[in-house]
Amino acid sequence: MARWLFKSEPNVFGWDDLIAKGDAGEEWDGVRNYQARNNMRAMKIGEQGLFYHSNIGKEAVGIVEIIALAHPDSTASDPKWECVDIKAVKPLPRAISLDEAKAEPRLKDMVLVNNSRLSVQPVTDEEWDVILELAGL
DNA sequence: GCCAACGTTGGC
DNA sequence: GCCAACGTTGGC
Repeated sequence: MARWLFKSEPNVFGWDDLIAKGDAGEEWDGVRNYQARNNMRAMKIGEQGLFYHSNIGKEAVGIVEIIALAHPDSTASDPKWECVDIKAVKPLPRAISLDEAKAEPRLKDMVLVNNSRLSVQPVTDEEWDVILELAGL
């Protein structure tokens, strides 16, 4: 099962906002980048991802789950932009900062470390396991 | 707030 | 189809 990472600025839409949506979750709209969109197209229901706060905090704070396959982004005028719906699963017991990820040799190839601008990223099973281990899960 | 990195746009 | 210019993102 593939793993993912969703990036968001917490002052725009943060972990607490997703929690507030409950099991209904939220459409991950606003993505206008082909790589990010293609990643979302590849997602399957039930797959999980990390929720990362960019700019403020710069840390992975929680685990999310895909609850709807890619569909046209309701905020886009062009239907080529698609997005999935996600919901919060549980917070990480300990947030994993970008600095920590950079300092961890097993995470040196992580997309987050090497291409911080991509807003929806794949995470390998190995990286996923390392993050969860560091987070105390 | 600055600036480097990256992606997209548009003129040729 | 190339590439310069521009806009945006996100770390610092």
